[in-house]
Amino acid sequence: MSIQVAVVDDHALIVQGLQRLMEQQPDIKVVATYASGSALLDGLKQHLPDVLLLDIQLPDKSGNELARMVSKLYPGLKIIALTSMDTIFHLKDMMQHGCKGYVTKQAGEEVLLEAIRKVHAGEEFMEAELEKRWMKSLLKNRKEQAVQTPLSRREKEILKLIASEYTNQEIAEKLFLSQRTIESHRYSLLQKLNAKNTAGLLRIAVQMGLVEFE
Amino acid sequence: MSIQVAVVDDHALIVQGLQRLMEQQPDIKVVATYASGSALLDGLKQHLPDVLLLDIQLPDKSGNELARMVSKLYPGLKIIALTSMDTIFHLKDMMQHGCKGYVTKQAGEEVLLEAIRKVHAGEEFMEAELEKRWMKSLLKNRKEQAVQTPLSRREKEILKLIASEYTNQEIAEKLFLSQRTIESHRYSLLQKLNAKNTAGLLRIAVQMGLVEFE
DNA sequence: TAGGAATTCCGTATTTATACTTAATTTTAC
DNA sequence: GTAAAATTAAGTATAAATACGGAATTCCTA
Repeated sequence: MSIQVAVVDDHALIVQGLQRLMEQQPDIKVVATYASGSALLDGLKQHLPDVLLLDIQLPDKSGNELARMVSKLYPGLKIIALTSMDTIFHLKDMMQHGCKGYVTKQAGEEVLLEAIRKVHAGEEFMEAELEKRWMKSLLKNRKEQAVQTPLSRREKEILKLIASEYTNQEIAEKLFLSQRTIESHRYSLLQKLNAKNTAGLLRIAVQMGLVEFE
Repeated sequence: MSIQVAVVDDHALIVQGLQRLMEQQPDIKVVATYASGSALLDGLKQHLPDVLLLDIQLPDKSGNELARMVSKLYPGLKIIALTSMDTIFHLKDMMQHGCKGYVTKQAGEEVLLEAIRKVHAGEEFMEAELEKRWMKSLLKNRKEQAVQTPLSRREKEILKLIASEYTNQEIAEKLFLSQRTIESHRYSLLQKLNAKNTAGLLRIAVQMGLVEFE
C-alpha cells in the first residue's frame, strides 16, 4: 500500500505542485491538503495520514507549536518540516518539536521524495547541507543550551511590542509597569536570544514567528 | 506558437512544480529557469522569453531592482511578479517598477495561468483581492507620495547593515566612513521611511525585500 | 556643463538602550 | 505545599541612537 501524505501550506501554488508531483509517484499518495493550522487539526481527527508535510509559516499558528501539538496527539504520524527557512535555528527548533524530517523548498523534488520515503521507513531525514552546518555549530558552541531557554509569556509580549516600534517607556505605560522592569526583560531577551541589540531581537522575533512584517 | 515563459525563483520545488504545470498547458512553454537575479540577467542575453515569472525574494538582488533593470533593458518582455507577499506595499512597488502582473503563491494555478495569458495578450493582471485593497488605499491616502521617496544606494547599503545588527560605529569602520556620516544616513532613513527607531527601520527593510530573516 | 541629488561630515543636545547585579514578591508546576 | 521559575524593579554606569541644522564635495543627468 502506498504512503499516505497530507500537506499543510497556505500557498495553493505549492500544494497543487506537490499534488501533481505525487501523482506521478507509484508509492506516494496525497490524501489531504490544508491551508492553515486549525484546518489541519480538524482534518487529522477525520483521517490520519502516514506522513505530514508541514510548512512553518502559516497564517494562524507557528510551526513549532503545531509540530509539538500534532506529534503529541498522534505519535505515530511522521512530520516533515517543508519550509523556505534554511537556518539551523529552525532546523533545531522543528526537530526538537517532534519533526522527523526537514526539507527546504530550495531543495529539489528528488530530495523531498527521498525524505518522505525515509521518514516513512522510520528514519530521520535532513538535507545534507543543513545537517553539516548543524554539526559544526554543535562542535563550536557548548553554550547552545542557553539558546534553548524558552521565552516566558511576558518576554514574548514585550518582544512583540519592541518589534512594533514601542520604546521601553511606552511599553511600561502600556503594561502599567516600571520602565526599569521593561529594561530588565529586554536585557533577558538579549541574553536568551543571544542578540546584540534591537535589530537582533527583531530578526529572531521574525524567525520565531512572533512578529510578522510582510 | 506557444507563450514562452522564463521562471526566476530560488525554490527548486516551486520551479519544478511550475514546469510540471506548464507541461500540461498546450499554449505555454517554460523555456528557462533561474535561481538568482544574476543568473537571470545572464540568461536573458542568450534568449528572450515572452513572459517572465519573477520572485521578489531572491538571494542576490531585490525584486523591485531586478524588475526595474529588466523592464528597462527589455521593454517588450512582460514581467509577472510571483511572490508570497500579499501586501499592497509590494504590489505597488512591483507594478511601479515595470511589472505587468502580480500573482501571489497563495493563489491557485488557474489564477497564474490566467495572468500569463492576459499579460501576454497585452493586458495587466492583478489578483482581484489585492486590486480591491489597492483601490481602497488609494482613496484613503493622498500622502502616499511621501512614502515613495526612494532610498539611495548608500542608504540601502546602510539599512542592510543596520538590519544585520551592526552599530553605527561598526558600519563606519566597515565602510571606511566617519561615524557621524552613518548617523546622518540613519537619520535620513528614519525620515524617508517614516520610522521611529531601529525596529521601524527593520520592519520596512524586510517589507522592501532588502533583508531576509527567514 | 549646469543644476540637483547624493555623499560626506561636524556641532550640539537629548533620549534610549545596553550591561550587569541584586532582590523582593508572585506564579506555576510537580 | 514546596521548590523552581517568572515577574517586578532598583542601583549604577556606559554605549548607542535620535534630533536637527548646516555645509562642503562629488556624482549624475538633462
